[in-house]
Amino acid sequence: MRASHPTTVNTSAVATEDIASLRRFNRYFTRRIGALDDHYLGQNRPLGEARLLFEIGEGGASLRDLRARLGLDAGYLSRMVKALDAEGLVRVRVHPGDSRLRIAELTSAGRVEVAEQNLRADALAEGLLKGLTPRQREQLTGALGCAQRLLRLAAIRVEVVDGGHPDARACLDAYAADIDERFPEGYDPATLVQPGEVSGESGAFLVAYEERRPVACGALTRFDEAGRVAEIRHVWVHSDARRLGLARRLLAELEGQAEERGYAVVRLDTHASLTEAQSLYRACGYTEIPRYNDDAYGAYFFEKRLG
Amino acid sequence: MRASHPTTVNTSAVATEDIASLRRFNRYFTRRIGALDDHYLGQNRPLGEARLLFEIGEGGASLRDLRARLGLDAGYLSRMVKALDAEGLVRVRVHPGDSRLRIAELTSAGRVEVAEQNLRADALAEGLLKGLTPRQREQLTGALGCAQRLLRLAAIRVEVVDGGHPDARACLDAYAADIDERFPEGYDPATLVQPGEVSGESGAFLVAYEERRPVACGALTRFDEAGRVAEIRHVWVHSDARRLGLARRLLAELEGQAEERGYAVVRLDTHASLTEAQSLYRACGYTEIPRYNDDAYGAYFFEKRLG
DNA sequence: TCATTTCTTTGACTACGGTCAAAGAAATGA
DNA sequence: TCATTTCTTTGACCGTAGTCAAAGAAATGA
Repeated sequence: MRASHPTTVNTSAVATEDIASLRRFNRYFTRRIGALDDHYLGQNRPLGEARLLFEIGEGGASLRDLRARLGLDAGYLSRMVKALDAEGLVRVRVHPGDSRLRIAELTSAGRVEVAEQNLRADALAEGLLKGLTPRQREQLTGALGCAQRLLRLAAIRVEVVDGGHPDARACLDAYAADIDERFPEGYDPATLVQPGEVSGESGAFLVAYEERRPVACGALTRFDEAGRVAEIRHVWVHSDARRLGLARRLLAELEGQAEERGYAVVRLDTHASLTEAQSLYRACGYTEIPRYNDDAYGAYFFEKRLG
Repeated sequence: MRASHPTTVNTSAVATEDIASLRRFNRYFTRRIGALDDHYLGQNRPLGEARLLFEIGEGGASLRDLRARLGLDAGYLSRMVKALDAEGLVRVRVHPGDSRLRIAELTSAGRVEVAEQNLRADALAEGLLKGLTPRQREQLTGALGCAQRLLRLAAIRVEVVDGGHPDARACLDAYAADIDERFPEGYDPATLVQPGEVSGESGAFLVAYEERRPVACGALTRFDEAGRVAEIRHVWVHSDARRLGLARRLLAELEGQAEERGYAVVRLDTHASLTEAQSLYRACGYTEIPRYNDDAYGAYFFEKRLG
């Protein structure tokens, strides 16, 4: 489905210099930092177990989650947990709601070991950074932050899904909860689009996935009878995925969907309290127009001519 | 020795935010990119062998070098090379000068496999980057380049070594060869400092090491009888280690050495053709002064008051 | 020249990481 | 209710990575 529509982004060929730069960095980083880190993290504990302890963390985790997060074989994980349990670092109990599931939690001894891991890793990072001036450290932090942001963004895939799909409903629920909290007057979930409005010829629902997890969404619906004007609604980004430039990308993809469906214009409205959204729309080529509906939440109205 | 002198750089405590940022990036990067890369690089070849093939490279390498570069056990390496030889990917021959040494070289089949490795790695990087706009790719390349530059710089250790030490002489030879090429009139190596001038109370010789390899140097000698003025000479950075900010750091460390020895002023001269050097000196607080010697190579003369 | 060092090979051995299949227990859906 | 699915455990197994010690061959230094 996704490949069938010409998106407005991500179409140009990748420069060989960009590829070379990423590979160069990868070689350098994994050899110098990654290897070092792995070696010191565990100290006299196998790496797999050290990672497992870290991943169980303060709150504990179900074996199913750990398997997914670490990408481990069920048998292998089961044995490792058993070994850690025998050492008194981990305690396993049955999930209260579903007794097929098992929850692993750190004992106090386990917590101590994780704390030591953290201290070692901090010391390692500190040793690395102390060769730099404060100004240079700041630069490094900035560069790493920027790189991580872009690498995350690059890994996010936007897909067209059915409006009734569980991922779509989960996004919409999260969206409703988010803005219910932000709007002084609250938000009535009954106002959300219905699955029928965002499917087939007239509309679409987009979900952005980061490593299988839905982290953002946006809806496109028909606005006028003639099918010339579409409305963009429910553009939402999970709090974990903000500041990546994802909203801008979703907007571009929604516009692509609108064009594909023969729309000439897209509209949207936004709440008075969402000031960042307003500047985003302006930056993406939207211009303010008069109120076009009697929506109680809408305070500013925008429009963009496509093509 | 190094810890004994108060350097002008690298003394402040590392901010926890900088440590956290580095660790966050490390976690994300190794999990997402590093692991992926390792998995795809080898395809149906063990990682160790894939890395070995890559490291042997076009020019071949001695087993001793490979052992040092990859940090492998001698027996382990020997066996891997044997296995690759048996597969027809590598050919081993005796070193012409020293028949204890063995040289491993890629056969044409080996070269093909390395080329395939490279293609796969390129494809992986390309797949990663194509989720970004060209503008974002450029940003990523810039951020990774900046981070790599700073990480390299952080790993470089500057040490005081004897002027007669092989590393010192190697640096000076490389320095002489470098500027012999750059100066239109060539360079006479007889002008280089003698070991005695850069030791003890009156002078010092600094070598910067990147992972055990000397990559830069600088000398401090007494200039006047009274011991108030020192001269900085032979500041050289290996071409592989340029643009890291290393010259600036060496200069700062040399000034620290001068202060430690009770000097109040440092001087230096520079050739007309080394224009970058001149702006570096100005940026580091040096001011131009009249010619203070009859050195044929010196065209501009600088001085800095210490303390 | 002879002892020492350097470089490599070989044998023996280990731990870690990982896979696969079978089976049991609990939840789910028809 | 019964078949199916989900989740975990257990047994059996494998390849890779890596270590250690012994020994031989060549170079080096005294």
